[in-house]
Amino acid sequence: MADITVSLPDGSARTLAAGATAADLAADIGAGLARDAIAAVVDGEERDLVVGLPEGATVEIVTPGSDRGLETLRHSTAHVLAQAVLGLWPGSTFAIGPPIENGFYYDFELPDGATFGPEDLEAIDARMREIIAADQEFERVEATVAEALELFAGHAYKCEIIERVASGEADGELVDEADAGGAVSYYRNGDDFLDLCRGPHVPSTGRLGHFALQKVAGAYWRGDERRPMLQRIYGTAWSTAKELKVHLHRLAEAEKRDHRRLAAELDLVSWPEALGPGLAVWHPRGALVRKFIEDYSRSRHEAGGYDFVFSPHIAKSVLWETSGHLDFYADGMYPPMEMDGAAYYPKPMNCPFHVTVFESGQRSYRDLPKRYFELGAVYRYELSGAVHGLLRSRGFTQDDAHIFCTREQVPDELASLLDFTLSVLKAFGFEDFQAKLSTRPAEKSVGEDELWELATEGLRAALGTAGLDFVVEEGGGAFYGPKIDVDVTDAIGRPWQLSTIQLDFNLPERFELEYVGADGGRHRPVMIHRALMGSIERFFGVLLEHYAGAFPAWLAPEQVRVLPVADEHQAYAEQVEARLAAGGFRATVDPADEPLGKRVRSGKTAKVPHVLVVGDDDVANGTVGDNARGAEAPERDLPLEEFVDRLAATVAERR
RNA sequence: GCCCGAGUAGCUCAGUUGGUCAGAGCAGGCGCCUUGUAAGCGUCAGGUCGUCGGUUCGAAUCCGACCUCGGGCUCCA
Repeated sequence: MADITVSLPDGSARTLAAGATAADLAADIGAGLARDAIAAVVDGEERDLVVGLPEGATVEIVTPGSDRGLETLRHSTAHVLAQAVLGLWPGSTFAIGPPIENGFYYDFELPDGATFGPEDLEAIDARMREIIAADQEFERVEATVAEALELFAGHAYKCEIIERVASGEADGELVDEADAGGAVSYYRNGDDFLDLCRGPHVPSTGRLGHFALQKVAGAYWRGDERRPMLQRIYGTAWSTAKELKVHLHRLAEAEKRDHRRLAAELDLVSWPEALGPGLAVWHPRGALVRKFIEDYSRSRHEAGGYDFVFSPHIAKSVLWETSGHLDFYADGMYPPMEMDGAAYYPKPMNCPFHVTVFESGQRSYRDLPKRYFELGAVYRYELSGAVHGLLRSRGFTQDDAHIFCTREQVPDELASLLDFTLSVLKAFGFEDFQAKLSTRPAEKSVGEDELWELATEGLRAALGTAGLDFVVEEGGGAFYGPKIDVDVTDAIGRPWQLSTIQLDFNLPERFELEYVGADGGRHRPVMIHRALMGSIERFFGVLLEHYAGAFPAWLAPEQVRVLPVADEHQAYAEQVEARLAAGGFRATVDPADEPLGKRVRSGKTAKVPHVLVVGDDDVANGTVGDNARGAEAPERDLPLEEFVDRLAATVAERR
């Protein structure tokens, strides 16, 4: 038999005996790779290691260290989860079990509507480890649709998947389970456990094991609330024990940063039951931080060429009919209040009001762009199950602006707007950004082709100028215009979508907005919606988690806490406090009615940036002992004026 | 909205085969201690055990409904 030659990702070639498999190739390259290999990519297609290689193929060996390898590992772990559950619950059936970010899930339906409890997870975990210890081989089998339907008879969800594949309707999410086309594949392992699956899988269950089952949740079959609710088990899986441990540690850290927990501990915000879900009250310390955020936002907008406007919280239905919100957004709106024969709706958005400001007078091209800014409180009827602290509430305040400009001004306006956006976000300590450009939807949309083109290219150019990484979501724009969304990455690597810059070709039409051009004729302006922080409440919540409650000095509600060592130092402590207050700083004195250690601890726990201790030496020399937040040891004998200068510099630099 | 889970003092929690089971720590008040760097000592007060109804001689404990919260599904800022 003739040899075959395959090429590797680095461009090199290898000659192997005819009939060689991907596993043979891995072994030929090296023993280490042979040990690590779990799958292969042959001519761009993910395959099992046991697949025979065709002559001339390009082959990449997949190891658990790569993203693709991890996906395979997680998918196979999900498969073992299903094997365990179906073994432990006779009569149960299963739906889909894909890999997801950091892990996997699998959806089940138990007999008689039974559900999983925490103790069940332990039993399943134990059974999974038995299967893994048995090191069962995964065997791929190809079948016709008819054969597959017979094999999976009694598993209605699997049959539904097979039928969808057969009819060619398979979409992205189903491709995980089976190939589009006439045939399907399934995998067999252990005691004849079968699961419909496109593959690939790791060679055997012994390759798995660094996983943890995490939680049980309800999930609708195919995400459709009209279809049955399945029992979903979530898990996480990694290629090494260390990675698993690091991930679990990261989750614990994230929980410690939970803004709802921090909001309570630091006395910032609460959600009294009497108000209703998704409605918060701001306590003095939280309100102070919020004020600094808003003050900064206002000052930047003032300097950035924005006009400030204000609008009421409610308006008659006619406004929302004209804007189209009652047609397209009614589900998200609070119900109307009837008064004097009219229906008044709480506003879910500020845009129609800003439009009315624009149309309150005749506009010349010389006036444009008009930029109207408002910290506008809006109310949206979020589903009760979706409400989540400050991150998803029913009442929130947008740092909202609407820009009206000529179409010629669009490119420049977008470029400066994106620059402005990033500059403001950076001031709050965010450094990593990721953008998404959403283009014209394939379905119905409004606006001329030429306008879409101009705006989309304007957005793309702005992203290029800003040097921002971005992905394009083709067809992801709203029907009324393209947009850019900007995510920030927080201190522990989580992305948060904050900013949005959105073109709108619809509202100017609906309100028949016009300006007078240089030619004396009437023209329709282009409208841009934009929010930088998105929602002040949400932004505050994100900041709280980003800083783990330790706000930088410029935002901290209490910047300095002065601790007299004993009563006799109280007067000096008050002098220090007064000096700081005179410098515009927020300082308090914690009198000596508790031991010093206790008070230091309290100050640290409250995450005050500077806890100052003053005793005999300080009274004599006009100094302080500074316990800076995060510092290893206190700095003693620091002249008060030097401390003040340093603090002033820190605040000025917004650190 | 739907599914699952949870709700005991301001906070974190203990207490369930139904019968002194209404408790602890922290926080708070009061008193003592006067402190040099992450929890000093004592003492007092606080809860109709989410709400309403049911089962029972008896319910924090069992059942039902509702409310709120959490995790998901869906949608988004």
